[in-house]
Amino acid sequence: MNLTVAEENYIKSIYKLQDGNAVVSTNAIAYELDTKPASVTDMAKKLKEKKLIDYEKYQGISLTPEGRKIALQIVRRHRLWECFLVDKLSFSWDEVHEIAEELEHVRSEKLITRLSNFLGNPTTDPHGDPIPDALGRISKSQPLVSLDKATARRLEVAGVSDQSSSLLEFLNAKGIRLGTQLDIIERYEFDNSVEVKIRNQPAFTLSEQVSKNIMVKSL
Amino acid sequence: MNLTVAEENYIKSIYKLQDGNAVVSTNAIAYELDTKPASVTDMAKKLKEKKLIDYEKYQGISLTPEGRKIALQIVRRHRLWECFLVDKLSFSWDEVHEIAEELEHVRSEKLITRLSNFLGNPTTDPHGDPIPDALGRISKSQPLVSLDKATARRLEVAGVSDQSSSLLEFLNAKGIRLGTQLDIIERYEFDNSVEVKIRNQPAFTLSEQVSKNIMVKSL
DNA sequence: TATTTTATTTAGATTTGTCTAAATAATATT
DNA sequence: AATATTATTTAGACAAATCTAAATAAAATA
Ligand SMILES: [Mn+2]
Ligand SMILES: [Mn+2]
Ligand SMILES: [Mn+2]
Ligand SMILES: [Mn+2]
Repeated sequence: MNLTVAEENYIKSIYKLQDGNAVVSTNAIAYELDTKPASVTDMAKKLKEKKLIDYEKYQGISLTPEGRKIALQIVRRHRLWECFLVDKLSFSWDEVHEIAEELEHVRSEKLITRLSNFLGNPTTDPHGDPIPDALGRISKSQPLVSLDKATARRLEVAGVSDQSSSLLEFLNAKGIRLGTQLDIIERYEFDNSVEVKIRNQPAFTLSEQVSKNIMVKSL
Repeated sequence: MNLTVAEENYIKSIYKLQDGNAVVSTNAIAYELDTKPASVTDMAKKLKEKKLIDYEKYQGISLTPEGRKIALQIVRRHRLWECFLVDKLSFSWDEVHEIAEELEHVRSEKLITRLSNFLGNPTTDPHGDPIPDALGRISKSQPLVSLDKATARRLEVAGVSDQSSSLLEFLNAKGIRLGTQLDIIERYEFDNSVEVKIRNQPAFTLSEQVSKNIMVKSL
């Protein structure tokens, strides 16, 4: 199966949007890929032809098992490169997504196997997302909760659900990164903001928009 | 100047073929890129439009200073990635060219600066070719001679002029790599073959075709 | 249910990169 | 110099990926 970069990007987007086994809409894909719905329809026909998606007019799109397999390979490459950039080239977590977006399309089984090895076969990327193994298996960790819904008092940051540079830069500035331990000081009902504290530092407040995108596990 | 992958590959080929300031022929580029002369003519018009090459119908092609600058950046990226693959991921020198051929198109100044740093700012790639620095400057080492023309008795392998996997695999099998020291035992006029010896190993014979592609310096 | 709004698809173009076949120019050979 | 050969360009076509504008289907609302 020899896919173009465009086809790979579509497959990856569909995988990302298709939470569980739901069907994905034309518009959602267009928005995700910053393209037009008409283009998505065109591509849908091609990917159906290649048996990577199930698609019937007006019925939405979902990956076939083969399509999912390919999606997992792309995600694996993307996340391994992100690890490389952060761990080996000292990039910060808000800088790596765009570059990995290109590196992920270099297809060489051997390259990825060796890269993974070189990195010590990591199982999560710099944003806390799991890295599929060579067979596409994802180790499911304990399910994470977003900070705005967490109940425990002491939490550890385990991921971010929005990976835009702007959020990551903001978290950088506040000293929040993967593994950071947070104590909940107070929750304000009025705007759903939350006051938190990092060990030995003054407390500060996070808006609902931010806390919604911080995934935590209790300690 | 935002170039497509295809445009970058043309620029790089022209740079490679344009030894010194000679003009490059349509056919030579087509052969190098495994495409058709008609396609080269088409692309020549586009690259001329972008002021990256000088081109007049039937008069051959040459890079403008701007084109050369870009070519050197691509060559830099290509060779740095080759170093990465060999030094960090333990690829052998005959496996890296194809992968680097793709990696070279990931454009990020910061990525390349950091990669170079991570590798210790190497100045030659795994095939002995010089790596341009960030400003496109190539450190010119002592000029190399091909093994079939060398005069000294003791030589050191400093490069290969043909980087096909088949040659490199052959050299691997014979125990010849960069830095290998060779003693010339005998040259046979009949077929221009040459008998050589690596320290502590039985002598063996190299055909003219092979010795032409091994670049050496005398010790 | 009829109507309005939203989502999706189709029709028709455009850009990029490629090709084959035919035409033309340049070069080499008699 | 005439002819043959080789190199290069042009003409016309095609596939991939995109777009806009218009048509149609589905969903939401009145
Ligand atoms: Mn990412
Ligand atoms: Mn991508
Ligand atoms: Mn190479
Ligand atoms: Mn390339």
